[in-house]
Amino acid sequence: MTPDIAPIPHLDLPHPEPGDLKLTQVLFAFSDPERLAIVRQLASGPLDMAQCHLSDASTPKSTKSHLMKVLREAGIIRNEASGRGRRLTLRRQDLDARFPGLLACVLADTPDGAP
Amino acid sequence: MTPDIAPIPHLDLPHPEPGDLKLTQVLFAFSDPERLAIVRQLASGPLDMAQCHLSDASTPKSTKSHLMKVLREAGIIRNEASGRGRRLTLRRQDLDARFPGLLACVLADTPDGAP
DNA sequence: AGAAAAGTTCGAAAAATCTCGAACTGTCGG
DNA sequence: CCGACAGTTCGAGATTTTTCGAACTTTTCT
Repeated sequence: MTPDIAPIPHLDLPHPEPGDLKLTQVLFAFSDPERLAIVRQLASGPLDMAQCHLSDASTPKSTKSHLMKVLREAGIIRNEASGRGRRLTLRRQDLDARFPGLLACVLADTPDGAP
Repeated sequence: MTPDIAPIPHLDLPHPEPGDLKLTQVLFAFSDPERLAIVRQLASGPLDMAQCHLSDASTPKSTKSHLMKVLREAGIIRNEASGRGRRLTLRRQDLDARFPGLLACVLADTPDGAP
């Protein structure tokens, strides 16, 4: 017999509404070097997850997925299905609208201790 | 007999140099609502620690001290002995010099979800 | 001097995060 | 259809933060 409940595809993950972003949550998400590096990569434009590299290439997928989850739940990135993979997009407008200047000055800082 | 080692006064705590502030560490320190509230109070000017209130007035001193420690070690506030207490100062210039605009947009956000 | 006020530090317990493997769901190529 | 890809989710263990009391130091008041 046909199952009475849908398989619940686990694609299209939840994203917070633009107005619901919380400053402390966003700051926390930015406060990790690995996540900040991801944000910097996305600053140049959307990227397929597979093209988005971590500092350590041998990091398990589940860990990478978790980093993305923190960024997504904070409202910093959008994560949507795209073909067999996922497309990551920086939510620049939503961030700028809610916290003007924040993204700019976070991106402005030099990744390491450069001159 | 006189002790041969000095008592090592535990006043004048260590503060990072202006140039040594780390973005991720600063963001992390800002990412807690209680610490952010402290920063907002200090935005109006230096305050004696005793006049700097937490959301819950019954919080133990040691907890309050720890919150200040995180802010101090990130380079966000200065904590110096003053009389029998401690004077807290927002390191506005050092922050602005190292991360232009960051403090401004963090302070600009409304504490709660205000209109 | 003695006691109270104001904080810091230390250590331990509690809570939140992170990491990673295993299992699972979809998509694409043969 | 079947197997390789690409990622998410779950749970357990490891690591990091937070919380709080107790002990201690310095300053001020009487």
